[in-house]
Amino acid sequence: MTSEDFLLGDKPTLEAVGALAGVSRATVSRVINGHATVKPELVEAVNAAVDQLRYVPNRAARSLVRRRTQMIAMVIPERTAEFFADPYFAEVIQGAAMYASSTDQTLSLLIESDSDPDKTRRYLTGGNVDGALILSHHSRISRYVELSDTIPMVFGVRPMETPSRPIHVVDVDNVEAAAIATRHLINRGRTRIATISGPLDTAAGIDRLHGWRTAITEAALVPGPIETGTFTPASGAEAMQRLLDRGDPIDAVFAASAQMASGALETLRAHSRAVPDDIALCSVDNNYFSTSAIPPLTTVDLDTANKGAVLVKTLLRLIDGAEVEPFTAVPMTLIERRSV
Amino acid sequence: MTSEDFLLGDKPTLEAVGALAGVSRATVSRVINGHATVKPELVEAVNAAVDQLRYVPNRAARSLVRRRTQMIAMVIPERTAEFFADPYFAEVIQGAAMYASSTDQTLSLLIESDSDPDKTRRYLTGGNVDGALILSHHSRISRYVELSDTIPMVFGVRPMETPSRPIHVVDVDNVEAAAIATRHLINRGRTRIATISGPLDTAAGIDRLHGWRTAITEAALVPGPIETGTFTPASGAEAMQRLLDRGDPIDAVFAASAQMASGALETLRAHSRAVPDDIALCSVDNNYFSTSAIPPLTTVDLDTANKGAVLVKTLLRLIDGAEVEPFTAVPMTLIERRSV
DNA sequence: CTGAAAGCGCTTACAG
DNA sequence: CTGAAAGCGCTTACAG
Repeated sequence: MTSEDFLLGDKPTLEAVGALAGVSRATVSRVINGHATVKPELVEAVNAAVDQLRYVPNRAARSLVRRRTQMIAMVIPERTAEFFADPYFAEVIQGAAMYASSTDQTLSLLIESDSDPDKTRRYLTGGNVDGALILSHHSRISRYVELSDTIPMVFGVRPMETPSRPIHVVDVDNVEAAAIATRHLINRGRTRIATISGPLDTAAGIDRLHGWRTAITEAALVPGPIETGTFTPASGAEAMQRLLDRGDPIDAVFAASAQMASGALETLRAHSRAVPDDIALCSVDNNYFSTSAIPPLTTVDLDTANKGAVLVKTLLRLIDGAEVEPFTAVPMTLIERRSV
Repeated sequence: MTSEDFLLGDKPTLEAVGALAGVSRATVSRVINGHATVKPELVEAVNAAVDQLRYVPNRAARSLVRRRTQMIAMVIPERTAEFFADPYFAEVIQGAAMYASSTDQTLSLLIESDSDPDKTRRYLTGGNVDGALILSHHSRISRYVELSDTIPMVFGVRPMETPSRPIHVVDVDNVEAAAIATRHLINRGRTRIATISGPLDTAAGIDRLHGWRTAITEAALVPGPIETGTFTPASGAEAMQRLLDRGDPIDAVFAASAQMASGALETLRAHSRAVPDDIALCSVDNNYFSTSAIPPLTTVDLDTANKGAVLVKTLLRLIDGAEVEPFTAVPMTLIERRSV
């Protein structure tokens, strides 16, 4: 058998690699999986053969013997278009997919079925995946909490009520994110700071409102008025309008999302209020809403793509049976632009 | 062995189902795969056992013996956030994922790596998937064309230049879509019809411009002015402004995307031009830009989710070795709302 | 029409 | 440190 014989075969097997390298397929397998016990010269020979044959392990065979599907699911709401309209989710998915691709896990999107709500659960518990990432809206989260002891599962948002059993969540510290933004406003000398909060039936909405209040209280200032939006640009524009209608003197606004801040900016422009001169605006989220706003927004970058990666990383640890902390916070940084 | 024994085991196997049903695992396999040769009473017994044990076939084992990965990739650009900002893609993905989930194929997102452009090709040719759906931007498409004879592949857009070998594309007929919208304007008595076209380095941009011109020529009208956008709302607003600046009398505009139409609407509002009374507006795409516009847009619904499903369906036929036509057109319908 | 058996391509005790 | 062998859970010729 010459090396030509291997190059002809469509998909080389372990056997073929072993023959080329002059070892058994057991040894090839050990090298590929990094079992440190193999003699260095054999490792080299095997690696050379792998390169030469462009050997790629057969996932199915590996999966069968390891009794792992090598697949993880990302569960997202059926209303995909609305879901993706928020750049946040696209970024999480990107980060998760990119990280997964550096692994031998495949990330598959599992879209919840509104017509058959149980379908997702059946899929997850039917042995189709090794674990799942839950990005569902808050209303749906509780139904997955109980699956946590059937299949490894990591949540992208903190559930609203205390979960019925220990779960794992990866998220930014929303209280701190809002506090950082608000403190920045305070450091720049603003004293009458209003907020456009997110919806108060979401953890992010509540936490960011809380963070705003915390920073203001720390500084011994009086909290400005509060108006609530739904994280969208239009809701931000309307909330800003209501803030203005109140007539309270304000010199700054903390908006709980960049999308709402971009809407607020339009309202301010319509009322000829200069930003940041008359009113400074600071927000949370760094995406194209923050960069394309006029002026560009000073905001807290949540590094959402990184969050996606950490979600996968955490899930893989869980799948490997490691001890995982209930809450993993992802880091954030303040990005100064021209709205403050 | 009693049925309890099976219920205890975590994941029942074919063997277990066979034992319960009193047949061999070969027979169970035949029933599950619908091989018509099995005696009806055995089929029933097997199905009952499958239900009772909640048997789910092991994908890896099946995949190993069938020499199929049972997995298809959807290739999308790395700039995910921008990609998803266009609701079109989210819808395609939703449609594709939902259809795939009714199959035993898994759809995985393959995000192109900008830093290592060859990574995607290696992945696709490395036996990781049975086939691929390409949603990449036009500039990237050519690099996948040549993979078409290595791995089954279906494209979501028509390539700009004639491909170097036969490929398969699933798309709406963009010429006809634009013609339908423009004819509707004509039927309503409009005679001076301008267009905001898409970018003319995309097939959709060119084809929709072509369709607009076709409808106008058919009706023996004189084509109105043309301004080009990039499919985004902001570009639509600017194009509308240029259209107005030209000063040519126009009584209607065909916008090549709902996003651009929604931008155009803002410009018209700023100039106090009534829609549809002064200027009627008809577009292509039915998504939240069309429904939330003021007034809501009369537009051609491309049924993009269906396109996603047809993409998968077509790819599966290709994978199964069927003869597949080079171009599969997905149907569309005019939705009348209040902008015309 | 149905079953016993081989085999898909890996991993991993078990010997040596 | 390495190889022969068993086995992961299926599908499918091959007999009968």
